[in-house]
Amino acid sequence: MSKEKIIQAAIEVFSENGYHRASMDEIAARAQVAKGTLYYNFPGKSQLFKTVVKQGFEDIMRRTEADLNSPLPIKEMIMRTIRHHLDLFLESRHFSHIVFNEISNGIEQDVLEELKELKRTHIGFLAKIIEDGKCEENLFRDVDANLAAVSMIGTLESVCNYYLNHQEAYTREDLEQFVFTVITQGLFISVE
Amino acid sequence: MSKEKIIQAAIEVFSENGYHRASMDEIAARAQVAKGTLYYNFPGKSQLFKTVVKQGFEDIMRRTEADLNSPLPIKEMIMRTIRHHLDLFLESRHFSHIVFNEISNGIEQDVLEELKELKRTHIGFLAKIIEDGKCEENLFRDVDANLAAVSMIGTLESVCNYYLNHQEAYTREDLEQFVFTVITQGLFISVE
DNA sequence: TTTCTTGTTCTGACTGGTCAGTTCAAAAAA
DNA sequence: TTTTTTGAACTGACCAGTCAGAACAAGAAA
Repeated sequence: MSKEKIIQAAIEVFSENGYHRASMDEIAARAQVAKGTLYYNFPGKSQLFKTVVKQGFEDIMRRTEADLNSPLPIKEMIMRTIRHHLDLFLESRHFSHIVFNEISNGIEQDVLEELKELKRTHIGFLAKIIEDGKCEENLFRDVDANLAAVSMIGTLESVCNYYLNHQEAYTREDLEQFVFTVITQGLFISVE
Repeated sequence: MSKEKIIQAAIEVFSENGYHRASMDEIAARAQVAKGTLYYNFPGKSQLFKTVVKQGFEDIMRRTEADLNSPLPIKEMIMRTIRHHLDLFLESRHFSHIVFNEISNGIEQDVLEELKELKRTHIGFLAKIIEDGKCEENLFRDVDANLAAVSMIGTLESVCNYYLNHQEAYTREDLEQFVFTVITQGLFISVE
């Protein structure tokens, strides 16, 4: 079966080029498969893209969830969530950029809708972690959990991207610590 | 002179389609100008794109700077900076997405380098505001100012994007307040 | 065993279309 | 006169998607 080979190649090619610049010819070549096989296995480019993005979201959620099973203090849960997302972002910067940001333009309307749904699911996944923290330990500020989740993703994405262009200036541990601090405590030492 | 008309049209078309899907024919049509005129005024697509992005960065920095001239408490400076960036992001979501995110793939190497330089300048601009706050009022946590600037941009971008898909759920004031809180104080009420 | 049949998977040349960039003669400012 | 603009035609590259048929495995028939 070539399906798996195609998906792996598609991950590579979409990651390197983004959706529009990725060509089906290149994906076929990379998968060592004829172009027709792509269309035998997937209805078209946008469907293939959807499959790839879906796997990305599922992967990050599965990884994170597996590590939060046992009951943990909320601080530790947040730290682990950050760590898993950093892993994904640093492992495959381009891929995660695709997964988290290229869900916008020029993709068929129906596939676009499914992609947005996947994104909402992931935001909900993070929001739930935050929400649980709020209830169980009363440690969190009473902010909107969805917005909090979204700002967390934004921070992670943005900081990782910067880090990958300035690796000489920081260590991975610096990064982890910074993100944790800025997400949980913010910039100010005190505000009153 | 058609240059200004072309740039305005290019902003529109790039914003609506992203770099790759934007066509020079469409930009010419939108600017009510012959295609030849595009190539008379700009060497090519990527140079035109660079001009557009450059204006975007300059615009947001000029606007923000103009409003921070008088000496202000750092809280107020941060709030105003957030407000100006929200303005830009909400006014023209797609344009700012282009400016802040589409600086990655498939653009000629030399132009890409200039674009990255513009991005660094903008990060430096924000980092300086944060750095000043740290020195003058000793109110800020001692985090890396560049990373802090980057995480601020990430949060803003990500939150704005979410807001634009869920406008019914929040007001503009909610948003402003949320971003300010999460950037300055983080999620936790206390961490010791 | 050997030959025929069937369904699945795969192939790659081909089609129709898009687009950046070029060219140029002629017209319109300046 | 010089500079700028026009507009249309053209080139060459690229690309999504198609399709007639190849390849092959496995079962049925001879």
